[in-house]
Amino acid sequence: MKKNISQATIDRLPLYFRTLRLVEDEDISIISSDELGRRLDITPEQIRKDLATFGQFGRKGIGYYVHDLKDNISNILGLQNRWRLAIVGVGHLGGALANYVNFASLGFSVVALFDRNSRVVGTAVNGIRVNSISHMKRVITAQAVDIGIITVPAEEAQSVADSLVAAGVKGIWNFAPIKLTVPPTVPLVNEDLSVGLSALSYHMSQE
Amino acid sequence: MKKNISQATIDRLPLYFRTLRLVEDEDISIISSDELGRRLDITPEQIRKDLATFGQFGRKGIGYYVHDLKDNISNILGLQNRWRLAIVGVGHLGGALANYVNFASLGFSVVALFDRNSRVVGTAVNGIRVNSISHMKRVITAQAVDIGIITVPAEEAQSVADSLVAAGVKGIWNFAPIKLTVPPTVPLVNEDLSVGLSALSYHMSQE
DNA sequence: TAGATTGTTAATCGATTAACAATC
DNA sequence: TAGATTGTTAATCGATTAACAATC
Repeated sequence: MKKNISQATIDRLPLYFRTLRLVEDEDISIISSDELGRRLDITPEQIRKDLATFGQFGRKGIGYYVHDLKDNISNILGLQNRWRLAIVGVGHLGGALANYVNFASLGFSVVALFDRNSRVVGTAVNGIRVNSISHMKRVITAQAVDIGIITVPAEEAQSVADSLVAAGVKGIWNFAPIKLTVPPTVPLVNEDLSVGLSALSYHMSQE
Repeated sequence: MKKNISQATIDRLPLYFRTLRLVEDEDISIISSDELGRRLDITPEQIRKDLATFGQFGRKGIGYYVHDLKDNISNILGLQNRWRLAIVGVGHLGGALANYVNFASLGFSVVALFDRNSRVVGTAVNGIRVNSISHMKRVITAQAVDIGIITVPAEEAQSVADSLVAAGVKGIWNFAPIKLTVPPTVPLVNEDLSVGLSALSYHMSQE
C-alpha cells in the first residue's frame, strides 16, 4: 500500500489505540469521534480524517465500535506482527527499556541484549542474558530479532547501526543523540530525549 | 516575546545545538547552512528560515560563527536557566533518567527524587535520596525545583501532575502514556515512548 | 572583482478545519 | 421521523521550498 500518509497521522494512531483500550476496559462498546477527541484533546474532524485515510471504520449516525476500531488500528500499526526486539547498550536506559512493561502490552518482546563491556556480558537483565556485541549477527539470526534498539553513547551509535543492519534487523529505534545513516529499506525512528526536554525549557522561558 | 513559532522549528533547534557542539569540538569556527544541513539531513533553506525567526545570526557571504550561534540557540532554548529537575516515580525509567548524563551537559540537574513505595523511599539513586511523595511540596520548595518529570504508571500520573503543579513547578515532562490536564501556565511535554515504537512498527509493515 | 552565502519575499505544498450530504 | 454522526469535499491555514537581492 503506497498512499501518502503524514507522520502526524501515524503518530496519532497510537494515541487512539491507547484510548480505545481504556474505553474498552470501561465496557463502552461504541464511541463517537467527538468523545474520543474530548479524551485526547484532538478535534473530532481530525480523528475522522485520520481514520478515513485507512478505510471506513465507523457507522454514520452511530459512531465507532470500540473493539473493531481498536483491532483495525492495531493492524494498521503492524502490531499483530509481535515484533522481537534487541537492545544494544545495557546501561541505565537500555536496562530500563529491557524492563519496560508497556512494550509487552503492545505485542513487542525483548529477546536479546548486547553490550560491549565484558563486565556486563553474561549478566542477566529481566531474565535475559547479555551478549557480547561481537556475537550480534549470530544471536540476532538465532533469535529472529526484528528491531534493534540503540542505547549506546553517540560515538558508538553509527557502528552499532551498521552491525544491526548487517545482522538483518528490519527496523531501528535510536536513542543516541546523533544522526544515523542507514539503508532506505530499514526504517529508523529517532528518540532523542534531549529534544523534548529542550522544547520544554523553551516554552518555560517564554514571557 | 510573542511570535508564532512552530513546534517543528523549536524541535529542530536542539539538533542544531547538538551539531554545533560537535563542530566546535572539531575546531571549526564558521559553518554554512549548507554544511549544517548536510550533517543533519535538513535543507539549508529550512535552517536559515528557522534561525531567521529569532534574529540575524549569520554573515552574508561567510556563514555562521559556530560559537556565537551555539550560544544564541542555547539562550533561545532557555538552557542558560540551568533548570532543576525532580523525578517522580523511581522505577526503571525514573532511575535511568536520574543517571542520564546528557541532561547535565545541557545544563539540567536532577535535584530531587520521589516515590510512593516506602521500600524505595530513603534509598539513594545516583547520590540523590528518594523522598516520599507525601513530602513533595516541602522538598520541591526547599530544592527550588523547576521541572517535574513524571515516570509513574498512567493511573497515578494525573494525581502526580496535580501535586507537582500545587508544589509550584514551572513545567512538566510526562512519560506516562495518558493525557494530562494542567493549567495553561504550566508547559507540558509528553514523551510517550510507545508512540515512537508504534510508528516504527507501522513503517516496517509497509510493503 | 567574482564567488559564496545569508536573510527575506514569493510560490508551493501539505495538513488542518469547516461544511455538509449520506445514512443509521 | 428527528437527531446524531460519519466520510468526504472544499476552504483555510501554516510550513516548507524556491528564488534572489544584499553583501561579505
